[in-house]
Amino acid sequence: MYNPGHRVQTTKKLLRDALLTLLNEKPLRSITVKELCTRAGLNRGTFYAHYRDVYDLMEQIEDEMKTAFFSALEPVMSDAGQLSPPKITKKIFECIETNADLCRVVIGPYGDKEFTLRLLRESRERSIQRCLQAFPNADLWQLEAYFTFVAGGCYALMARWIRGDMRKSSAELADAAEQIMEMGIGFLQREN
Amino acid sequence: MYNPGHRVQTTKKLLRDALLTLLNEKPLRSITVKELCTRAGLNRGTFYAHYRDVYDLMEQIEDEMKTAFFSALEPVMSDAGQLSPPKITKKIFECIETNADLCRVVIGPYGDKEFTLRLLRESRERSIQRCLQAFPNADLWQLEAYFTFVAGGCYALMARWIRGDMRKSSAELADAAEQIMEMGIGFLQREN
DNA sequence: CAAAAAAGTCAACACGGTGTTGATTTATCA
DNA sequence: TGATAAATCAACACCGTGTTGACTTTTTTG
Repeated sequence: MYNPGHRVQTTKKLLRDALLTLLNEKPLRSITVKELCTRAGLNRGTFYAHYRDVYDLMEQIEDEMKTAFFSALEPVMSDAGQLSPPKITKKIFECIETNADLCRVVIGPYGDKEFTLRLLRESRERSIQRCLQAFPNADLWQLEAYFTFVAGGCYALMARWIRGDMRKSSAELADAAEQIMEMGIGFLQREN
Repeated sequence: MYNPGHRVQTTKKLLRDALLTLLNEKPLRSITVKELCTRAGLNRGTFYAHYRDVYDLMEQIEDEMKTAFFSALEPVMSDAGQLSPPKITKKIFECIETNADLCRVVIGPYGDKEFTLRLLRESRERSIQRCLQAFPNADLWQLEAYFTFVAGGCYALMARWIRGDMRKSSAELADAAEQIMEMGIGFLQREN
């Protein structure tokens, strides 16, 4: 009959790009469908053929990003035998660095909070699963507390980095995160 | 002439309470001024006499909360000589616990992201200042990294706690946070 | 207490974005 | 080329917005 024609894909990409551009100028809440379509050079009716509203579009963009993020990480997660936290951390920060433009939008103050929460939850759960495979009799509550804390910490560090000047390299950041996770405040007494 | 009469304060409180109630049902973005005023039993014109829009109201609520939060902490910050991190952490978690209803709204998925960021930034800066007083020649970048991480971690832990069942006491949470901050992953090997 | 000032009520207004419709044109596939 | 999907366009009613001016109620002050 009809193959998922790539005309609709072009249209969607136009809308996606237009939204990400607009998000550099104003918060999501003050972006209208009308404005978005003008920017994308599309008819307003076309928008409603694909999305319910601006938030629906944003949600779909985020879902794509989440998928891309975790699939970029997949090789590293399986590759390095079962446990090599430092490499994973480095890879994550690299992934953020290469997609800095996108991340700046979603992580920034105008980005959606629920997306952040979903991302953190998924990261935490994956880490816990990995850890449980290595130490099956670990205390579950402790694991939850630790990885909740640590995921939140990494996120805060990344967010500040990506919203700041990014003078440090992703490897340096990953190093710092890794050491804080491992030795806590002992991180402050290290040599640099 | 005229004292900042407490009639306006009553009105503001009505609006404030109505908004917080509505925030338990739907995200801020889909709360209208009309709806808000109906809930508060006020005329719509009255709203505009005090606030620009719903976001303006929310911002003011958050500012009040931030002030309340830090002023509740002030005695602890100055009291305990110069350094007693465990006590401070405990006090913070207590503060969250007693204001759980409010915190659930702001910290929750419908809460404003910028508020979280402002709160974290302020916490981080205060901690760094305190630390610099004790160790004036510490590495500034390391301090920033550590306290960014740690503030984000505490926040994530609190958020999960407050949005979950809160089965643990605030003291237990503070304990866990304190230990993770101090010894990192060593936290997982402790006895409970 | 009474006059003055401030705060809240109410109705009405133009404005703009929303979401949907049906008819038409344009692009894509087989 | 013919059939079908996709995008365009104009038009529509709907609803929340933000502001106005005249009026009523509350609060403060002398």
